[in-house]
Amino acid sequence: MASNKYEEIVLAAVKLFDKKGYHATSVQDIADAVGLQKGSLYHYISGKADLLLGVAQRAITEFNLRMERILASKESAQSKMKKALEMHLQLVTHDVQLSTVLLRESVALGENPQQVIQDATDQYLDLWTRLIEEGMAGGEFRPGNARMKALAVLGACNWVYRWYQEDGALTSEMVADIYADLFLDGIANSK
Amino acid sequence: MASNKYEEIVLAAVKLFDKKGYHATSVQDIADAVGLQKGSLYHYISGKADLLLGVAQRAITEFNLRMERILASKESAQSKMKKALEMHLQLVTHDVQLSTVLLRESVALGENPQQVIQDATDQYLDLWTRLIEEGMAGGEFRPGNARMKALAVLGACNWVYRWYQEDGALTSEMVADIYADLFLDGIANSK
Amino acid sequence: MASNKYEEIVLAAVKLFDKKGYHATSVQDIADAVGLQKGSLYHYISGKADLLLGVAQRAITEFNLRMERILASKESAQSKMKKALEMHLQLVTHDVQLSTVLLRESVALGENPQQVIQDATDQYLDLWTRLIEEGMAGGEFRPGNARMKALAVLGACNWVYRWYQEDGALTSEMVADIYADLFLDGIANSK
Amino acid sequence: MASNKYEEIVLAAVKLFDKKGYHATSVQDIADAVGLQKGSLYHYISGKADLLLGVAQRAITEFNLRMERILASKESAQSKMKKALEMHLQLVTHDVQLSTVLLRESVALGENPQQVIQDATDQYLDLWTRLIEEGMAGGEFRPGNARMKALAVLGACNWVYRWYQEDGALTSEMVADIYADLFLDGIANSK
DNA sequence: TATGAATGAGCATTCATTCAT
DNA sequence: GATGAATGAATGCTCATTCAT
Repeated sequence: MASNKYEEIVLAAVKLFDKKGYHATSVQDIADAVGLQKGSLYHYISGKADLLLGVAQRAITEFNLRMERILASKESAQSKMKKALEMHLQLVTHDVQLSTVLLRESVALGENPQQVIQDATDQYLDLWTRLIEEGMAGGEFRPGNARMKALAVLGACNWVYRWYQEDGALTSEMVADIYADLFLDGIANSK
Repeated sequence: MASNKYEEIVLAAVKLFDKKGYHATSVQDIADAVGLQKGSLYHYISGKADLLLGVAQRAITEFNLRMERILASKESAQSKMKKALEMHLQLVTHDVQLSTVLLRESVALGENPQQVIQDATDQYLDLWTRLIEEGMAGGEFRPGNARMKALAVLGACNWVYRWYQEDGALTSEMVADIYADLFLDGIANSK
Repeated sequence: MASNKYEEIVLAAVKLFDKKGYHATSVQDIADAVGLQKGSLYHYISGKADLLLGVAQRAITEFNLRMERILASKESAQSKMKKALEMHLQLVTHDVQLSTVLLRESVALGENPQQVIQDATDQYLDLWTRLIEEGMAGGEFRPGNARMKALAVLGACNWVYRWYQEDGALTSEMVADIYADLFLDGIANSK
Repeated sequence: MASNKYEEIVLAAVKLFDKKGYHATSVQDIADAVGLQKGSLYHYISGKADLLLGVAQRAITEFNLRMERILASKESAQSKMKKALEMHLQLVTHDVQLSTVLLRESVALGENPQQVIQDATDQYLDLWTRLIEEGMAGGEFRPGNARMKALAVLGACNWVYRWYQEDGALTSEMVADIYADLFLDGIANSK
């Protein structure tokens, strides 16, 4: 099992990557944050890039896991959609730092490692698409391009890391409520 | 005024920043791309960061300008919303590279320059919020938190740079149509 | 505390600064001189300028320390003057390189660091002025502008770094004897 | 005859070299100061180093010229000594900037050009040595090492550029008086 | 004369990584 | 495990100088 020290390092890295960005964060910074020498860090990590990759992977995996659970449940599509929004926004807002790193810094990884993240992300998009497709198939949702609607929803949700304040007045549930209302019923007053 | 060479440099920079990211792009890379020596670049730019700042500013300014024009027009809120979506998505998809740089790399700027971009971005959000508020006031839109609905719409639209393929089958108009439908009337089959 | 390597670097820097001047000496030169890579130097120094500052400070501090000791002694003003001349010239001639750097390169430091050196130098001038003032007060020295006489003496002594040959026939004692004779009794044959 | 523009350039260079030091002064700085483009400067000068060399040469030549005139005059050695001190100090204080450059920046020249200055300087020292030797031969001055006494006097006088304030209360005549008194009769109260 | 674009070598500094102890 | 010295490549940037126009 991963040692405590490793967890400490990952945590420190996430915090720093969030605040300063991946590139602006030096290995020295991370070492300072955990009270180790730069060289000692390499007993736990194999490199700065791998640290980022690990961080990103750990984040996206959680998203996929939870989404699969929601999809597997026996509820209405509308209900699943609300749950999925709540889940996604909860993860995003619960660890804005982690989300920031995941959503912003993936370019920093070379092409190959980035693909790993991309694949997991694509899988996540698939799950959302399936949710919407099922809703359409069941008549709960209006027909249309499910994939693109999923992209719109995910885009809106991912953007949250840009403005959400962990210590602000808004909880993730409140955001989820508003977003669910918006995405399910639209802005317009259809009367 | 702006010389051809400067434009060439900015273009090359945008392309490179998009592909490799701001940090992974060296001044040397840019110089190579325009066929100049590294040092010669500094006749045109005052530094790598300023290049990014300039690029970002030029992009966000265009968004604000167009949004103001739409807001000033005499049309229904629904119509304005559609126009705004078209405009935004057209800009984003027309120069995905530029958008990528704007939306992804602003952290790379120091705090002060970043603020400049942030301010312009905030102003843009204000314009969208106003559009929605006016729709609510006029009874065209259902009441609610206009600012957060604006954030959702913008998030969805900005995310497009992540998946849009300039040479793909989808035009920005098609995306705008689908997004307008989604945001105005929602996913659900309200029947 | 100070490691051997650091001393080695300082020594090499002094030698190079003396020979080629501060600006004409590159960090590479210093690295070559101590057999390290350029980058490795930064384990020991925090920058080229600080190296110079450190060198200068170390030099001027020694001057002040010794001068204070002489002033504190219970001897005639004439005797103190001779001792001070011997001391100053011994330091200057013993490490002409160090003196050269101190006396020639302080402009190279920015304004603030330069001030540190200037302050220490001013203090040294004060000590000399006091020596002469005490001589005047005691009737040993003819009355006059003590500060300016101190400036003349110091100017003459500092100039020595310009012509003194460490491997020449002249010892610092010989120079001190001649200078003491000159400054105490003058050139003129007062009969 | 040297054009006005050239004089302007030299003047600007001296001023800048004095204030910021030779190395810290860029050709751009000089160009800015005279309102020309960097490239245009090279119609008048052949390089930055030559500019310094010219400046230095022009300065030292004046010293030599005046000293020869004094030596040729028919006066007592004491009187010549006073006149020489007045002359030297007047030149030094009249254009402290020029003196600073001459006395501080000669290292900046490569070895060969520096030699030119060194030769002129050596010649100047010879003239002073001759003055003192003649005083000794005539019995006006106490016997001793004339060259070293000249070095002491010159050192004291040259040092003046380090502390003299062009806009201060002290005139060069006042300094010359005090220095003449000091060098001729010494500090000590010979009773 | 004057310009200003272009050069190309040079510079101080940073940094992820390695490795002997 | 931990250290910290050492690496060496890379980076952004400066600058004196050249030269076609």
